[in-house]
Amino acid sequence: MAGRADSPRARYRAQTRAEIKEVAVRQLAAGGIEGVALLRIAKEIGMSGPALYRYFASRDDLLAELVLDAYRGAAAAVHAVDAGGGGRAALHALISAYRAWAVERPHLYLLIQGTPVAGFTAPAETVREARSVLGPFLSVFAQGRPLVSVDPLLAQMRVWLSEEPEVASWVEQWTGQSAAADTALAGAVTTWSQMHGTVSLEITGQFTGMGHDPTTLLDVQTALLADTYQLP
Amino acid sequence: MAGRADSPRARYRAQTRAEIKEVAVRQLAAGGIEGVALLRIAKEIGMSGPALYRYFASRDDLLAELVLDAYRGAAAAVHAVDAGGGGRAALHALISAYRAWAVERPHLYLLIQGTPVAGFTAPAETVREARSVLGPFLSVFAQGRPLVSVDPLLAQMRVWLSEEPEVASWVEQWTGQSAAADTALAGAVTTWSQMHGTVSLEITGQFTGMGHDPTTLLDVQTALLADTYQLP
DNA sequence: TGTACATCAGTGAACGCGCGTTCACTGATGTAC
DNA sequence: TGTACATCAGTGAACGCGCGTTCACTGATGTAC
Repeated sequence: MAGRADSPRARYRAQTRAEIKEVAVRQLAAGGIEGVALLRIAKEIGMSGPALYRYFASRDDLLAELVLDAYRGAAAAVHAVDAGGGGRAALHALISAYRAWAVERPHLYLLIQGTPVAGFTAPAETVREARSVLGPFLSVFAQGRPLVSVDPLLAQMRVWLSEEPEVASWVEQWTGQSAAADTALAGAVTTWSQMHGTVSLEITGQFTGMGHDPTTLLDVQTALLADTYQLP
Repeated sequence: MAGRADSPRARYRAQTRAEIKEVAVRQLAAGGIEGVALLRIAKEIGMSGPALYRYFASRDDLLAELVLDAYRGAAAAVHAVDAGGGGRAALHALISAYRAWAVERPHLYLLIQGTPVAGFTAPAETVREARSVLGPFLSVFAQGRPLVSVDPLLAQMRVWLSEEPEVASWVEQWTGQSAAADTALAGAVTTWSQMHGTVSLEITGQFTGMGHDPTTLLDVQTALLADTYQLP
């Protein structure tokens, strides 16, 4: 590779890589994953096909990077929320930010949360990024006092926490030591599942012609989640 | 086509069609939608490629029929539930049946509820089939008395019902005239969204390594839904 | 500052692949009188 | 019951397409002395 990390050549290289990914994302938006084709990317950029192999080892390599970028984007969107106040308002803000990120780039959302691509295994790093999205939700639910109906879920969370110290320490980072890790985890997972349900149905167009604003459904669910965990 | 609807030729024809679809579904399970290839189907059946065009006008035609079959299957699974008693037990039975159908054939679930295929528009009939899945849920929630938090959603459902008489009459079929159509609709849509969230995360493997049984999450959500709508 | 070499970006030709679909055809199965 | 014709199922060859990837190469840009 280039000698210096900041040499003109390295800069140009980074720029070209970015341009390739940009075009790839555009193709993803237009034709789904199968619509991402190296030869067409090259043509659009004004290069010959094989030139791309200077920047990505293979098509799968390029896709893997798009996946990682998407996870990072989603995490950044959620982390950018000012949830300092905590409680119901914070939960609402976090959920809204998540939905907004997804609705504005549905192709990226479907890339990471939609139908898995056959024969394509995500790199290990994505697992950590995927988890990262849920972090801020842990803080919010750490303040919760869940209704008894949630008990079975809490029990499972405790098992999980005891079996996976890595998860436990991740939760602790977001909740602080004294807080109830099981409650935080249960709330975050439940929220994730509900957000995903509503957002993905909206994005795949299954609510069209159903005459209801998906935001209303999400807001009602948010309120009920806050009630269930008795958030301040 | 064949002269008599029940002639030997017609019977053989139906059988071959079924075999083609069977193989297509197997390919769908193995390699996703892009893994369904007419030439490979033909080879597996022992026919030449062009022979398939006696049975399906095109690949898209075949896919459209798989989609329709999948919707019908999901609807049948839900309709097969004995929900006569109504109430919480019925809700739980319906949700469990939905999940069971999906988990047993994830490729079919993703075919109808996953990432939409680019350039492929589902036939109009599928909309009716998709709606049909929710029917039994309408009956259950018609008995509900939702908490005030649900009010915004109820308001939207009333708008929808007033604007789309076809929807209104469909709801009426499942709830009877006197029942609260808005409550029934709100409950069914919310349930759908939550089921889809949990089931699709489970099916796409996003719960693996999270050490919690997806059934527990779904059961807890079911209980909370029942509470929210104060089901008997 | 100038020269010799190494590294890099990019090209053009070519590879093999599997795909959906069309076409003219052959032979078997049904139907009408 | 037998004959003449229509309908159907299926074949083999061929079409054009776009794809990912490899290879030997040229020329430009950097680096070392």
